[in-house]
Amino acid sequence: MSDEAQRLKQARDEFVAQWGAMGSQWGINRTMAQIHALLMTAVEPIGTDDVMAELEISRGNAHTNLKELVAWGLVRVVVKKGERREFFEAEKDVWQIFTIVTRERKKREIEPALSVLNRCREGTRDFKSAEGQAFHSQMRQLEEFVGFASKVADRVGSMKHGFAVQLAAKLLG
Amino acid sequence: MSDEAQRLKQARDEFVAQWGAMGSQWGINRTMAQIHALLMTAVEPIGTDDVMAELEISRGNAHTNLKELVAWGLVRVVVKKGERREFFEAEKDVWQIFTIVTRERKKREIEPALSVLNRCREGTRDFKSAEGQAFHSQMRQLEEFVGFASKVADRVGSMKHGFAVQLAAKLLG
DNA sequence: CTGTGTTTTCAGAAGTGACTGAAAGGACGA
DNA sequence: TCGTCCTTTCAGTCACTTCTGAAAACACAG
Repeated sequence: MSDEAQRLKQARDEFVAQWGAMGSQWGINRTMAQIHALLMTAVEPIGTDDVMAELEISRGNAHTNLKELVAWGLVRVVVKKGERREFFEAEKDVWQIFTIVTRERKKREIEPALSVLNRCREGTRDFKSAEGQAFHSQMRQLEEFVGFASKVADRVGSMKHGFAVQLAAKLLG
Repeated sequence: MSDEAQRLKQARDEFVAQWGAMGSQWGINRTMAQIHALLMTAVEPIGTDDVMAELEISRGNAHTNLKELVAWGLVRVVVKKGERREFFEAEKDVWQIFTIVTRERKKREIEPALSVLNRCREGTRDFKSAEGQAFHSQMRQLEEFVGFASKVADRVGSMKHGFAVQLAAKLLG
């Protein structure tokens, strides 16, 4: 193996390892993040056994996390002609990845928060005591803000890449 | 205790419990989120023992998480005249909370990612093979994007509330 | 229908991070 | 100085999540 190929393997391994570590710091399963890193830097679709070998994990684990990535929409199943088994391929476009992650995080983080806040606000709507009103007001403010964040996430997540860049330029200019 | 006071306690308990659950879904320690919820809905500063009693947790646990909240900047230590022990008070302004959380999450999520990507990109800069160049290019794209996110976080986090609202109106309008 | 290659499931094992309880440390008044 | 009150630390325990390995289910060719 050439020197460059070795160094590439090394760099890729580091990326996979570090991206995995990062994943845990976000709320994401470490193995899932590693598989994602592996697929993002793969030139062509790879199979379950390759993932198992590369990361030294069990079949069950590889399977579960590959399917989870597919559920997120970050990875596609690819079937090859004349092959019985499934291959997997990651979305590589960074803006696409971002919109997918935004959508998923909104679903997992923002929406549950909103519903909690809404319930707490509604349940204290008619309170008369100073404490009760303070609580109600705090819930209202939080709900307004989170609702606003939700709208922003929708809007940004459905932008075309080009438009987002334009907007960003204005924001940062 | 009046009916309203009971219902307020109930609503508050629900908020604390649910906000805690939410916290875990974000990368945040559940207890820390619960304490934060408790303090956000407190009318006046409260002490370690109140937190322990309210959440039924140990002194050590209460202590650690209160200090962590102080380290984040979400909670302030308050000393009362003639009192030996410390009391705690949460920042209640929603925009302030948002900018603090943005800053912390940037530090914990975005910056480490940037440094990994930077290292992986630099290490493969001069690669000649198609695979090597593809890897390098993928790292470059990821790094550009994450770097961009970092700048946006800075910019938004340092905006005054009023300005942010204006910008948002434009974005959502 | 049977044999072979592949995916899916899941009970128990392993690993991780959070929590407790107790002891040590520090500050202050007497 | 001592006693009291409160804070801080940390080793060990506990709860939860993830992972493994093996079995079951499935799909298809012959």
